[in-house]
Amino acid sequence: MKTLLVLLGPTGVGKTEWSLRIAEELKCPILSADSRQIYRGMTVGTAAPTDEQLARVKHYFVGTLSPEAYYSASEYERDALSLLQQLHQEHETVVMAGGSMMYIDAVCNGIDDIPTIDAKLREEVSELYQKEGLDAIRARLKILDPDFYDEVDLKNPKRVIHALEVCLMAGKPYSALRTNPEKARPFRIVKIGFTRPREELYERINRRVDDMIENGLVEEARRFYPQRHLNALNTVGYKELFDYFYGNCSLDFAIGKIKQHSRNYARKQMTWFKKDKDIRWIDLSEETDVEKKVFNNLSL
RNA sequence: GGUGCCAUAGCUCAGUCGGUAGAGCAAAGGACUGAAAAUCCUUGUGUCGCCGGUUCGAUUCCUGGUGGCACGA
Repeated sequence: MKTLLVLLGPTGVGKTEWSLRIAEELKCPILSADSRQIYRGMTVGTAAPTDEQLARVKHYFVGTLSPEAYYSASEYERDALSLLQQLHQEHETVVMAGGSMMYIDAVCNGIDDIPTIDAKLREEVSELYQKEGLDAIRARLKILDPDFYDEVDLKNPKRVIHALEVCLMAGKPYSALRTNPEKARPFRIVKIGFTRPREELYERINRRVDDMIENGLVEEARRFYPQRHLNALNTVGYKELFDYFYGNCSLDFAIGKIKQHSRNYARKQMTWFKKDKDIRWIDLSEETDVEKKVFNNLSL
């Protein structure tokens, strides 16, 4: 049976190396499920697989997009599914590895069919928000989609703005499009979660940030400084250094913030993953028989 | 040594004209359907530095010593 083996976990847990070993044994490619490693040039700051690692196993969705490009979980769902259809012709099992919760979710469960917001509309709504504030957005949403207005987190600008954009774009209420249909996939999905004790994970994250600095993160970030307003660069490891470049803080302070925000991100990922009862967890701090544990789950 | 100031949450500090205390940051928990490494929400009991005294009651006032800072020489 064709299988998608999803290897997930918080940032810094050790996904990359273990995914490589597993994919090597399975002789299959890896689909990266990482919303930032997909961008070109952001290799150090996102701890993307190195050239050496990329040479070991064929990867997809690593460093393939311009940071200027628009991309989303929906695009990823579409691209990954079509690629999987191809790859499954030659491989019984394909590995998907990453920590972007929503990307993984989009591929495993699908997301609703919603029109893509064109740039012009996005700009108009953004301008309205700048000029008249969130209240103005809320007021319009309340008229166009009272149902969603009642359930949305009204304090979260992104949610409210997006809902309004969709209403305007689709010409119908956002809530009417949020049908959450059961999307069957033509392959089996096995989800393995890598984890470690909190303290150990945090130590690894701190150490990895120091390594990134040593590997030239400051220089990498400096190259992107002119593009700092792009969503792709609204990323832990870059935005803190942009503050430093701008003169808002010292380098040491920025590095400390990168560590802190990376830890926060790892915690947030765990909060999301905890809800998913399909995930079989493997504690990497034990580091014994990891492959065996993974393959056991595969043969169930 | 003398004089003055300070000692309260993990950190920086506020406050209680005597009725056992609260902000920011950190931290933790949570939400999440097309920007998701994004965005947003919730959570503050701590020997109020120590020993005594006054008081019905002291973190608050007083004595003493401890530690820190400043002045001074």
